[in-house]
Amino acid sequence: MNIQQLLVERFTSALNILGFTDAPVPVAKNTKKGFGEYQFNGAMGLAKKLKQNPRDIAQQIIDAVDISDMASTLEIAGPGFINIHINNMWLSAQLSAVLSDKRLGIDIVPAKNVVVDYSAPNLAKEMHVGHLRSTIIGDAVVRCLAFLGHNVIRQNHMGDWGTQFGMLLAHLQDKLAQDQVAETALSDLEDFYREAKVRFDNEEGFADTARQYVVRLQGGDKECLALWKNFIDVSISHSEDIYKTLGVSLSRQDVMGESAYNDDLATVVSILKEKGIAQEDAGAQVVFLQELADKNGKPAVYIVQKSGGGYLYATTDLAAIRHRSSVLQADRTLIFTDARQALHFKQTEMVARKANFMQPDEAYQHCPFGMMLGKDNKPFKTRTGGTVKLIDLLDEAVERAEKLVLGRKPDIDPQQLAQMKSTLGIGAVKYADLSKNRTTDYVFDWNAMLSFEGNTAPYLQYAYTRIQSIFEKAKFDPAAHAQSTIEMSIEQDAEKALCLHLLQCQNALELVAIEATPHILCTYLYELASLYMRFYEACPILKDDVSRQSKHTRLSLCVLTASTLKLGLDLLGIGTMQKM
RNA sequence: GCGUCCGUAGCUCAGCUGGAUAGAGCACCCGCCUUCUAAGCGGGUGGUCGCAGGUUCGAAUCCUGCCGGACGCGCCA
Repeated sequence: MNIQQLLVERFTSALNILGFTDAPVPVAKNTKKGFGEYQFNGAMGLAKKLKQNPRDIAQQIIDAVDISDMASTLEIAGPGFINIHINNMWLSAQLSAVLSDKRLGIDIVPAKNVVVDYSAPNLAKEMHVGHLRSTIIGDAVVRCLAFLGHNVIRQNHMGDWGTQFGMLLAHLQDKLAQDQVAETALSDLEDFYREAKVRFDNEEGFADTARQYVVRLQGGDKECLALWKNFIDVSISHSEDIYKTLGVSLSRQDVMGESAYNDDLATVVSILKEKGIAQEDAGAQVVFLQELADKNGKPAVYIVQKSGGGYLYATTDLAAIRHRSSVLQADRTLIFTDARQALHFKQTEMVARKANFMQPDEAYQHCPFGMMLGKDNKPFKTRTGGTVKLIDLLDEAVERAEKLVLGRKPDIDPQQLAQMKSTLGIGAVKYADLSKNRTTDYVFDWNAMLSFEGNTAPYLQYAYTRIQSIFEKAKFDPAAHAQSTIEMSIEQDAEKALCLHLLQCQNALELVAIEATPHILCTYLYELASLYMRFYEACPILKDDVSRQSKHTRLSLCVLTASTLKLGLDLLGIGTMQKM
């Protein structure tokens, strides 16, 4: 159910009747009060082309369009805008139809295989704030795509391979030799990494041992692989704890780390050489990209194999493309990494297409995001300038939420508090991030996200609980309500605005799916909650003097608002509660 | 030097395929709780959309050039 799409169809037919077959059909939401809910803006362009009066053209279109069921009035305004006033009866009918639909009137789209590469922590270390955006933005997009009916394949491209593991394995081996259990030794990965690094830099002979481990690991030495597996398992568990706290849908079966592509790297390079795409330069295997040449014609350089024979992330990403295209049958791949890697992915796609590593019509979409900044507009760090561990950030969010709740409700039931503080705290952190356009850097501000005012998770959660409270007071049964034969009747402005917005959810979700931008869903939900608050103030529901029909309509609006808020927050990976 | 992204109210941000008088929130000022949760609602103050050109009926949006910022650019990911 996409109102805008319906209007486009109606106006397309009208234009066809008039013989304007190739004309664009610009239908837009109206922003100005009094001009109706939508507008058709195609008359001016047509008039220009045909050298006629735009208002005359607009009148012809109005005469031709078959829209009397949807629109109560069409009017020409200004230079030739056609303002569309949506019919209250039509809205009432749509509300009835959607009320009993589990999908809230949101259609399933033709399914595609969409590979989504997100989160991708480095397993040598603990997850830090730099992983937050990729993890939650990717997860929100994944959920939206899946809800729309796509076959989503999550791929957690974890950093589980590389020279640093030599050092870590050598250190782990020593710890195990001292009778330590891996889980204990690795309980704080950050400390473990630091210890290993200190030994690597200072301890006689340790660096050599570390290098031997790298060679053994890459050579497939069984003992060494077992040790590596041990390390990886523990580290993945750390990530899983974070995912659980964050409410992120990634699981172990989505892990497809860099190591998984190890066996294909040599093949990738040899194919590139065979096809004449890669060549040797200064001992390394490189691809010269003339398309990205500078002014002097000097091509961009893309290295696929180091002069020492080692492989790089470029090689791994190419192998990943091969796997996703052939094994996973991807129609589309989305990759969520920070914006600094934009050039890398642009080049990777170019090389992959030259080598036919993916189907020509396969989409490869790097979805970049900006950095998290502190209130001082500098990269978000601890007071001492260190990297902020993600777990510490989340713990702080929950603590701050707890303080806020206790400040307002000192006598709250402990069990309710336990649930509320994490739903509020984690929700606030996630929403603050998701609600901003992902492409730019954003300022992380505890007070803004937890202020419970404005475009924040708590505001949406509060709107939801307000509705629940009405249901509780009315001893409301949604199933019985959906069966009711009472006619729906949208009358008040606040009812109309809310109803219309409720029917625009699909539109928002489709945009999120195309652009991979969850902030569009956030904006939609914030406006929904706002419209509900206004409706709530203007339209009493359970009061004595409310007519049967009005009460029924308003309760229906409450039901659909609650379901839509719940659905939207679910898709963002944010929880709701019955009371707050 | 070249490239990518960005520049909208004091602050944080929206603004979709070009459309009417550029929108929210915070902050500040003024109202609204005997009535469904005031964690709310209404109203007000506040903008040469970085600057200058161009495209056209019409530009925050598209093009070009400057200015300012962030980030990239051959063996890290």
